[in-house]
Amino acid sequence: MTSTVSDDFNEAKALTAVPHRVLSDEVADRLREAIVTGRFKPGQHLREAEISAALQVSRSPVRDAFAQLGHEGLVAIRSHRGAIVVGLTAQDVEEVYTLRASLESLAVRLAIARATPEDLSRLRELANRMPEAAARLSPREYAELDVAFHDLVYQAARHDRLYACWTMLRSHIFRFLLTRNLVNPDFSEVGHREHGELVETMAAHDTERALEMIRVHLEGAYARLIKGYVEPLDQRADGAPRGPGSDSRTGVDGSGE
Amino acid sequence: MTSTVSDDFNEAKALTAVPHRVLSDEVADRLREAIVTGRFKPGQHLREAEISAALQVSRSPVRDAFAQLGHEGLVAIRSHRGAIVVGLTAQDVEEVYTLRASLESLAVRLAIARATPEDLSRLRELANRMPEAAARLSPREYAELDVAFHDLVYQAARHDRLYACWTMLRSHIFRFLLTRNLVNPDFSEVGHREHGELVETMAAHDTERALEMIRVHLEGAYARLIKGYVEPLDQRADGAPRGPGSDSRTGVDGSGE
DNA sequence: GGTCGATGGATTGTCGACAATATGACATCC
DNA sequence: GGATGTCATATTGTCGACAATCCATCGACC
Repeated sequence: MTSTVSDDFNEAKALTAVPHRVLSDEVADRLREAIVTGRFKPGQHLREAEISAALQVSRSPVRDAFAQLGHEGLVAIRSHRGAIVVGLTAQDVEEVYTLRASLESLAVRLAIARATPEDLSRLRELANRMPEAAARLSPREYAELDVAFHDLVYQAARHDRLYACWTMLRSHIFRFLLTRNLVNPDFSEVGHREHGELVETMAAHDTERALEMIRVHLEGAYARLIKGYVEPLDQRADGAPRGPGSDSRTGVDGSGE
Repeated sequence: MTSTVSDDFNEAKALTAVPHRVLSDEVADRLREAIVTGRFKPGQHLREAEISAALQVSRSPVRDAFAQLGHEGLVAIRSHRGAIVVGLTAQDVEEVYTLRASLESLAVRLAIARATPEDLSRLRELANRMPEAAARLSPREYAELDVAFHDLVYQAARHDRLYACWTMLRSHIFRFLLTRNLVNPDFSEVGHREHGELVETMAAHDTERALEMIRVHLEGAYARLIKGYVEPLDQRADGAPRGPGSDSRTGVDGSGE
């Protein structure tokens, strides 16, 4: 166990790469936390100097963190005008869920073809923890489990760019779930049962049925969200009604030359 | 409400917002240009100091530009190790096109429902310019027209987050097209005819048929790409074979506190 | 009276210097 | 001889100061 031990570990993928965290990652986490939990209200203007003073870091990591959150869609960044927490309008919910339906169909299809036995057992474990979670855990932990399950599906798809797209949606979905669970305490949604069935359908390589299941699952989640959401949406802070159109997108207007 | 002249202009959408460009945008453009045209080879290590000296700007905008390109997927950013130009492996082509098929189906479906007459006429104009372009224009201009057409489709879908996903693909597709057109000079692909037909099908609100057309169109593009691409792929500079998995993705692990 | 132009204050964009970190080569030990 | 520990070097991450820009307010003018 001296010569080839490291090789065994590496090739067996038993170890996962350690994440290199820098200050901007830490700052981004705190800000994301504050946004999804609602401590930072939609419409609120985040000032670099304020945040950097509160967190006792320089403005540079704060700036980088803003950029990260901007790419996740949690804040809108406008030139020379800073970052503004984006809202949770019904249109946002619709955008996120129409896109998610497209992405997750692809993810399920790929995951069926590529998921390893380890992937499947991890998925089963999470699915099994959801029912007890619905009864015993906090709204937050329940939302975390839900998002973690779907995150595993995307990971099992082994498609880096697809996963990057999912990253843009994940924080929003977590925010949606959390807000709904907090507003509507009987959040024992029927959804968690569908997770377990989905795993088994995927394990059985029944692509057709799995696609139909994920479609129904997401449609249901969307419907539940909209139902409990039409009212609590309008708790924004000041009058910043979601900037005009797609102005919020930072100037990523691509290879236009 | 205040019924003034400017409201009329805004509501008619006759004017498009002027893009606020800062230095990092400019730097990102130059770097993207160098990457897609192949002046920066896959595997090449981009040093902040080098670029900032060459462009005579500070390291800050260069750093921001790296982040932008990282989100577009043109470079891989690793902690304390800088940016590396990503490769054009067959797997990359496959990833981009499987994802694109998913996204563009949604885009076409939405565009059929939401496209304005102005959108359609702009699409027609671009589609009409492609045949002559195939004969008279440079490979680059032809690739630009192709990308611009599909970009308009995504814009017509009026879906900010979908458009953001497309942004992650666009540069890659442009790079693919350009490389193929340069390697294979008789690039008068049959694709441009399909653009015109797609527009009319969309204008006729024939969703079913339009979806089938875009599927066939993209499959054809993918096939042509792979055929002319299996060889010229391996022109990378040094041995940096596409970093391990998704290490480049920053730790946006949802809500871990 | 309403529109247009100037000014002040606040906030972001950019810069150059310093500190922290990863990497590869070298020497050392078993 | 092979593996391990140490160190120098190159490169990125962070910082604080300055410059450029935007927004709101106020005053002048038609």
